[in-house]
Amino acid sequence: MNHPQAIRLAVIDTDSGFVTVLAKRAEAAGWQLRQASGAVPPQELVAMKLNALLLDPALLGEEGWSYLERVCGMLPDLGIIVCTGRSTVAQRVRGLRMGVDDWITKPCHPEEAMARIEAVSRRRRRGRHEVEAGPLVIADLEIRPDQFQAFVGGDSLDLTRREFELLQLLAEAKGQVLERETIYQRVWGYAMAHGDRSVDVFIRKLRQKLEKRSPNWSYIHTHFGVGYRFDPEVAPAALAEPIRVVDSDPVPDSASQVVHSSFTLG
Amino acid sequence: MNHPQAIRLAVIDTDSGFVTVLAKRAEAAGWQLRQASGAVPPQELVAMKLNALLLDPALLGEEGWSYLERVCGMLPDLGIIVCTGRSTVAQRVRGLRMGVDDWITKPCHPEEAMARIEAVSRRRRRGRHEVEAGPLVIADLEIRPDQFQAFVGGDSLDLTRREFELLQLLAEAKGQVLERETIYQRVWGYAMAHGDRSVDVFIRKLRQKLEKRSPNWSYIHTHFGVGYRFDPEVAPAALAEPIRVVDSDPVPDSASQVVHSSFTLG
DNA sequence: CAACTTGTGAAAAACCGGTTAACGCAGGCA
DNA sequence: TGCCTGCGTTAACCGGTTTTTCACAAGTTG
Repeated sequence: MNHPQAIRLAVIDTDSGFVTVLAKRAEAAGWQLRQASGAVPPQELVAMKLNALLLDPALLGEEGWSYLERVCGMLPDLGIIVCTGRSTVAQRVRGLRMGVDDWITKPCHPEEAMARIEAVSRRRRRGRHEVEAGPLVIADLEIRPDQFQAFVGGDSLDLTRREFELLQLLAEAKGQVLERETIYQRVWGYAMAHGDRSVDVFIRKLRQKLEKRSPNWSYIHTHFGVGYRFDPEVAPAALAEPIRVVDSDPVPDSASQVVHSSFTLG
Repeated sequence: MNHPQAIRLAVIDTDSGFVTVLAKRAEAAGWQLRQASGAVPPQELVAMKLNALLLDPALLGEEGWSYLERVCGMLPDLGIIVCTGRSTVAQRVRGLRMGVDDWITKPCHPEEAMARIEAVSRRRRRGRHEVEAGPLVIADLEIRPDQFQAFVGGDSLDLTRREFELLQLLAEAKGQVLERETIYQRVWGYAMAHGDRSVDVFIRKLRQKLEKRSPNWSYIHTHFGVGYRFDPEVAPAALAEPIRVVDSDPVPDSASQVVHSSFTLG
């Protein structure tokens, strides 16, 4: 699927050839399409929750201009594209000034019509709230892009911006090993200079803050000579106790096994 | 002045005849016009605070497409109109999909070019606060879009237009951290130039006026390296009293501790 | 074991935000 | 017309935070 987002489009036209071809392409692109062959009351257009309206005012005769005016006035947020036959500059200017977003002349290539409808819809969407990705929850961790912050059980990790972006990048590529160059490129935005250790330093800071709020989990793994991989795993703890255990119970192998599982439980 | 609103337009073209005529009409309409005859770095375009850009990529040769791509990417909120000679459907579709808002073929009537530039700019403006919702009441604060003003207990905060729009934007995104760039883009309407501190200055003015009418509440929170978040919280006050507390209890260390916790509680 | 990688801690440099003040531009008023 | 005022922009400074850099320790590979 290569359509960025589905568009809800209404077409008011009686040129069946053009409409049929357009409908086919629109369907292929995953758009929602409504068709009509005469003036649709603005109220109904509102109810359709459209992104864009393509119409040929010619088929409305005298009513054409007044209908356009009404629609433009009542749906200031709807993308309106006029697609009609021969027209004068004055007519086009009048329409565009009135609120029409684009004016295409027939015959026109359906692909261009599609592209123009897209352009109008895109422009209309702008300035509206960007659809920030929703929170990402993995293991104990909650990554919230809307807060530029990560939490464990409601407690903030107090990540700086870079730390957050690094964590987000790693988490989104969960399970995948990312090379330093790639990481640097994506987080810092430009190529990494040879010998730069910034990534390493930030990984360390991240590990520190993750460990502080969420022991019992090991999130970031090092791949020697390559880079890092994000993949939450349990039982990072342990490792500090073996000494005591070995002290009291000299049996090396089985002992460490037992210790390991007991840690996992406690 | 009888034009709905002045448009800040840049024209990149070497067709002196066309440009001259357009310039004349633009001036008559009260538009701000900048001209160039070659690729202008996107950074400079940002600094121009444009509403729309009209250009003929033909004069950039091979660079044309990559330049268009760069501009579209860096100034997603700028209206971009391509005005060039013969072109194929494929080229137009490519341009429109890339982010161009309208594609006009030369020769074209300057009046139509004007109308299309207007249409694109208008569309850009739209979608911003379209849903002029009713009054918004949060904590002590009442934000009234119909008055372009905010009140606390009936008293006006005496906000200027920009201050009001900034406050409204923040309040509507309550709880969410907004980046400076986003804020600037939505309130000012164009891309923020690197190093611009306007947002900070206005945040300060807002805080001042909010504090004046509504102490005991802290509304705007700073997120270092990111931006600001609107989220009314109690207990910002205090800070004026320590003297009294110290007066009655000379013990420095413990006293400050007590004071601190009492502040925290409100 | 030698060469190279990565972890670590701390100092230096760069960056950021709060704050203030000056500037320029417009509209209002005399 | 010319002054005055309010508003938005820009620059500068300062204290604080973050990021980068560096040197060395620790770990890994062949």
